[in-house]
Amino acid sequence: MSEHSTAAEPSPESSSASPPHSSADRTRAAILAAARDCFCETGYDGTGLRAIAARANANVALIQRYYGSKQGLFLAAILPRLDIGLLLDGPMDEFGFRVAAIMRMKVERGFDPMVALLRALATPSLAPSLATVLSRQVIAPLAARLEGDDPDLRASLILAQLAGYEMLLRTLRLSEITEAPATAREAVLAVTLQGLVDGHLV
Amino acid sequence: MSEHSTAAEPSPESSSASPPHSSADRTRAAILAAARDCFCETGYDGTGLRAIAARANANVALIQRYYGSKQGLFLAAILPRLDIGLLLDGPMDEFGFRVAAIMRMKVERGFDPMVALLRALATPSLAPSLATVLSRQVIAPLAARLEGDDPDLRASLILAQLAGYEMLLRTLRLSEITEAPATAREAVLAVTLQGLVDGHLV
DNA sequence: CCAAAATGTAAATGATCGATTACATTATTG
DNA sequence: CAATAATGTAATCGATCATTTACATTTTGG
Repeated sequence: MSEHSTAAEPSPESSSASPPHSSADRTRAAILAAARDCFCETGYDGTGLRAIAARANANVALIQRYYGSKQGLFLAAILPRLDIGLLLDGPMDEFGFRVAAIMRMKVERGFDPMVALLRALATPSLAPSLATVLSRQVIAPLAARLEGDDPDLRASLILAQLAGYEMLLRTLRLSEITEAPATAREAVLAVTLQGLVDGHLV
Repeated sequence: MSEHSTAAEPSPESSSASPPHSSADRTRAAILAAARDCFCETGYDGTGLRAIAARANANVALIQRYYGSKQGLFLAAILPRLDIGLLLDGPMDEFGFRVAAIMRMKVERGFDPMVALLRALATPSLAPSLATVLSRQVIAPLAARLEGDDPDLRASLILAQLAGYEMLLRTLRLSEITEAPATAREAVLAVTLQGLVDGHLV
């Protein structure tokens, strides 16, 4: 088992489908899963390494050893599982409804890396790393599918709408959103996003 | 000077136009102004009472005495100066452009309570108080000006768009937004907001 | 089987934060 | 001018946090 030297290493992260073998791989996976859930539920600043370690039945020092820092853990837990393709897979004139439906499923089926990422956008200490990641992994591929003027700008505002929506829905729990019928909620969100996709400016 | 007893009191907050008289009134105003600026620049969690006290040339204990707690200071610094009327003053078919223009002016002329509020939406500990305030002071009056279905929902999404926009612009400093020409930035934002105002659903 | 590496654990470190306490200074007033 | 309240200051408390250190346990390989 010469997977890594004495110091922490990025590690090949045993390829997707194979179950974790060594004990270390198992705790690494447990930490990663616990981190994803915690960051989703309580945000980046609101989540302590102790809480993650407790949920993963691991020790705080192991997190440091395996992922170097809290920020390293966040990036490792979120980035590789960001599936932007799910949003773009299909005709773009149905983008709004597709995304609104996906957001609903995320809520029903437990938390998701995308939700964790949207919540983390408000954390200044993560801003530098998140900005480049968002540009490359979210905004660029989305903008590439947009026709018309200012595709980058419109893609950014789509992200802004989703981030603000998550914030008001999950952090603030604004009654005007939480108590609205799910169909209306999805419809309004879908139409707004679709407007940015279609981009009928001026 | 029997304005307040030994304990902290809400205090009549010397009516709007009159300059502060006593030394206490002056430091109270300095603390309030420093708090508003700090909360705008670094958000609620990112701002320490020590930083506010330093900018106001005051002492940390005075903040506690005058405003009871950090949360009390935030609410006292932001809520009384929230001027939602500025957004609603005028025909609603120009709402989008009006708000986009206002957001630009806020940036040019220094920070504003509305910006501080939008940034604070991401802070869980403030959620309960902010949710009721937003419902009553922002969403309700805005929804009252909206015709068509689901006015509360559409007003909430307008707020979500603004909050996400501020987050991506100021916290994340997303290059796709910061480096876009101001005219394009305002146009896209304005059209999106206007779409929610007009509410051409389905 | 036994050294040596890998993995896991507990405790402490240093920093920051909101809040409090005890005390000093200034202003007010009888 | 005292006496008293209002205002300001410094030091501290208690809690939390990420991170590190030193040590114990388990697993691996020769």
